[in-house]
Amino acid sequence: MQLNKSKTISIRPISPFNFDATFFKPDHFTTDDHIYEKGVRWQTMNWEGQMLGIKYEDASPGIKVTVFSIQEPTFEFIESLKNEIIYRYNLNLDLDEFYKLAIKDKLLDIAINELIGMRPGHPSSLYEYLIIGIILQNASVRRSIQMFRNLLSNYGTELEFDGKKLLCLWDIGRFSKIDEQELRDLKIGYRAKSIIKIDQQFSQGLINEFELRGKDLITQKKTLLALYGVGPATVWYLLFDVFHHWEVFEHISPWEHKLYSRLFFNKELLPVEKLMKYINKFGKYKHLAVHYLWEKMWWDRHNGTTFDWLEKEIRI
DNA sequence: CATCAGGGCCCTG
DNA sequence: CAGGGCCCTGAT
Repeated sequence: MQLNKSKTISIRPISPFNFDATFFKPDHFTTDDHIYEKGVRWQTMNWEGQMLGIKYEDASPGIKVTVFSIQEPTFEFIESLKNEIIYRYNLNLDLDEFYKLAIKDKLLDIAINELIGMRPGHPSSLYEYLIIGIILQNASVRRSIQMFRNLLSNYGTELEFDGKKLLCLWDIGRFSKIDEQELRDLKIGYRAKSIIKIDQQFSQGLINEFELRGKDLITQKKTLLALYGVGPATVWYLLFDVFHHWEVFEHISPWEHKLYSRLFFNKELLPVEKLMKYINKFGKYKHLAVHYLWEKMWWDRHNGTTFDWLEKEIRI
């Protein structure tokens, strides 16, 4: 599908702002729906039922956003899209208070110096993130990539914009008439059931992302856990990446356990309580603090530093 | 070749 | 609340 219309908007995030560390997270594994180069990200987006191509460009101190579409977008459409982009990438997040707290910790201070102005955030809607969360479960990174690719190439739509061809996520309800076996044939395994059920719950309107954003943490958590296929590990990701709770840090999965031990104390495996004690120092910003340490590790790897203990764990 | 665990979760007893 | 089963894949 050719996206011939384009409109440019500009966004000025709160300073300091780091374009690359905000628009590219080296540990995010999704493929075929975006391309990143230094200072530029091309990303597809299914917004209000329209399939869009978005090009983000570093235009320091701001961001140039070009929206590619089939139909000429209305003013209201562009406004809501702009607000959504600001929300998803946390462009209005004021990091000052966090930085003041973090400077007391040597490790975190180093990470912040390297990534200053980086926002947490994620390009996906709640619906899309749930699909991602489910294919992460009980699988290595390589296998998760394969599952995502298979889904996107079978059910996504190819969009051509700005000389790039990328796949865009399907509409909610896509799996209403698809039986489980068809998904299983894409090597999704038992996760097929969860994907179909969640798709169904969304299309029946049983869950609404925008309503849920306005609820309190407890309600959000309860609502998410009630979705079929969502448990403590997935909800932990969702509350941070999609609902932007910087303070929630209750769950450490086995592989993260190993990596945090290395990352915080350069030890092979420490008791979870010891790791939690370190993390708890950062109070209402504890997950954000971990995000900075975590992303620093991935950026260092991206830039050529080799951590053998990391390579052993990721197996891409 | 077989066996096993992996960036969990649901269901059963 | 513990533990079995689940899909597939690469490691051993």
